[in-house]
Amino acid sequence: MDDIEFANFKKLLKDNGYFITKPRLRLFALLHHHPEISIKQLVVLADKNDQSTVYRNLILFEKLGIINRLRLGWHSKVELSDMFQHHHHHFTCLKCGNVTILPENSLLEDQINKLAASKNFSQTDHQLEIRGLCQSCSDK
Amino acid sequence: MDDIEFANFKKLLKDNGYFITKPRLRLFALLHHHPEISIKQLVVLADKNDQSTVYRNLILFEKLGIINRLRLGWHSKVELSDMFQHHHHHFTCLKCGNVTILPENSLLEDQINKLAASKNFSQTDHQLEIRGLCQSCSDK
DNA sequence: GTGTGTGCAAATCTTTTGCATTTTC
DNA sequence: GAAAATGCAAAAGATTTGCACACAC
Repeated sequence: MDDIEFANFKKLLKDNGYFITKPRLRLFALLHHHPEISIKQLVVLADKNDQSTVYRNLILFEKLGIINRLRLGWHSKVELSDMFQHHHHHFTCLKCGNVTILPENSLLEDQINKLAASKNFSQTDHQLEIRGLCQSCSDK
Repeated sequence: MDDIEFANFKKLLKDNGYFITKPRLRLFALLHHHPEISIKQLVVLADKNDQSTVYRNLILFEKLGIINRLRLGWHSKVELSDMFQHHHHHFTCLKCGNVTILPENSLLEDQINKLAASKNFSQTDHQLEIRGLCQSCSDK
């Protein structure tokens, strides 16, 4: 486990006046181990956490900018935000359901920024999902 | 109401062996009138349609490529697909909650296509949501 | 010690399913 | 007339809430 990120996480809670608790640490650890994960899976895996605690802390984490909620394929998922991992986008294969993290592309980011700026929107974040068939599924 | 689109819609159902029914026409009309709409709202507005009929037809419409499911802000929504409106992306204001349709940007589309191609993915569609503050909310 | 956070149980909200009846072709 | 679609009611799943107790500060 990455100690620096853990320290950042704890600091973030503390600085905002929230307690550092076991359920919060467990939840963060799960998010850290899974590039993207459904809430259901989080509830199952965090079986020492009550489900309402999971939900309440996901709301808190989102408010603090620790996580993003995503809609990938059919279901919604969560992942750690850019604060804790490199900014990236996702590709979802409609056949096998696998989610792939796409390489960074600064030209793409530039265009997204321009698009927001052209309407005088101040952007806080964005999400892109590309869907289709992955190479091995389209070969079949 | 746009008769050509209605005709296309009917043809699509017919060509795929599905019946043209009142609930399906009502649902399509609602989608046509609302640029993006939540399922809950669809259920409320289509009050002559049973909710299970709404859900079943949304599944069908998605299968036929008539609609896309989106995640905008907090809740998931649906909108007519590119088959029935210009391809576009969305901006969600985190303060007032308004969703704005962004102008088309071919350089952006090019980069998205390149990104998918670079991993040998065959793309069927993509969704981009930019979030932040709209002009009037950030002026306050 | 104080106030926040958790766990539990129950309530609520959303989505899905089974089946008899109606509608479309 | 046959097959598909609908409406209803009930089931299943997901999320939220209230409250007493436990834990972090």
